[in-house]
Amino acid sequence: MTDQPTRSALQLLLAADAFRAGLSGEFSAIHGLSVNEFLMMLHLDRTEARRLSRVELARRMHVSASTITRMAAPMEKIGLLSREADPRDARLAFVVLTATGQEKLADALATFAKRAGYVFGTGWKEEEVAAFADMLGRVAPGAMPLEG
Amino acid sequence: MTDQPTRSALQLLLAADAFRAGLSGEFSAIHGLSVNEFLMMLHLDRTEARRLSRVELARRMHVSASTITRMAAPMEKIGLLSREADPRDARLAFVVLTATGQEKLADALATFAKRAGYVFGTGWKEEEVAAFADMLGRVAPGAMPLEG
DNA sequence: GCATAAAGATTGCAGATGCAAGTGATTCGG
DNA sequence: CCGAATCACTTGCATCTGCAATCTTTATGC
Repeated sequence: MTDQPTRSALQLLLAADAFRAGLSGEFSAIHGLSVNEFLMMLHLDRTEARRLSRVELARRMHVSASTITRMAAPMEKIGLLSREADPRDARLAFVVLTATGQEKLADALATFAKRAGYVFGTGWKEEEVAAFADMLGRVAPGAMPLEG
Repeated sequence: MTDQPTRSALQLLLAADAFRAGLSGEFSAIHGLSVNEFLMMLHLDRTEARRLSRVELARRMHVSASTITRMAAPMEKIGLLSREADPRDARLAFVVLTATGQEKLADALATFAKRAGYVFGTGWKEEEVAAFADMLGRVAPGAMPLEG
């Protein structure tokens, strides 16, 4: 009744929802961050200059540009992000990860790693986890430039 | 800097976001359904009696009970779901998938399968897709009783 | 049995998000 | 060059969602 690709795609959504749900509570309790705010900082951190234009950030996060505008505002207020203009193109307003933001991200990444370790730590062989990440990378090509 | 479990978990979120984003547009355009409405019907369909209490549905979908209440209301109005009481326990209000809902779900599943096939159809060996689904199942144990 | 605790569901309120419209800046065609 | 189209961003409005409070019903302790 259900073919294998369908099952895999379904499991992908369900597994991600489950993981995200657990993460969400912990993030807001420990760091006062939403998962999307965490991902936003992560995207910025994994760029050469720790900055991205709003539309590019929206594209990478699969959200609308207005969401970026509204997400960034309070994060700028508390110093996690800053806003910077492009000298060549006055339309652009870069979102920049500050040093404070980098620290916050590092803290959040530690929490994230703990949860990831809990999920993939028991019952998974090392090469299985690697193969799994590789397959996920094929599902969303170019989703994130996971540096070495 | 980033360990393998962390990478895998990160890729899981990113891949699911990407897949869900593509699916979301197609679902609302073709079927007038949100991804969550689709998943709600799917969860109901994969139960013995095509019904679930609101709290149980909330637990399986990782959303709050109030979200279930508010999601179900308009879907009942258009005949996709119906509401049923438990004769033993007057507190329970089951959400039931109607015949109309089953048809709608079948249509949506076809769209879903098309997208899943697009993602996993090219460059994936059959046993790879199966292994992938199996690993995802380990990430979210018991997330969905994917019937045979 | 009865008072209390607990569970299921709904509702008020606040926050998050998308779409469409609006503003200002840049690019393009003639 | 100049007007039109395009682009980046923001804002108004509607929708979705969660949390906390509330109501009703059931379970528990004495």
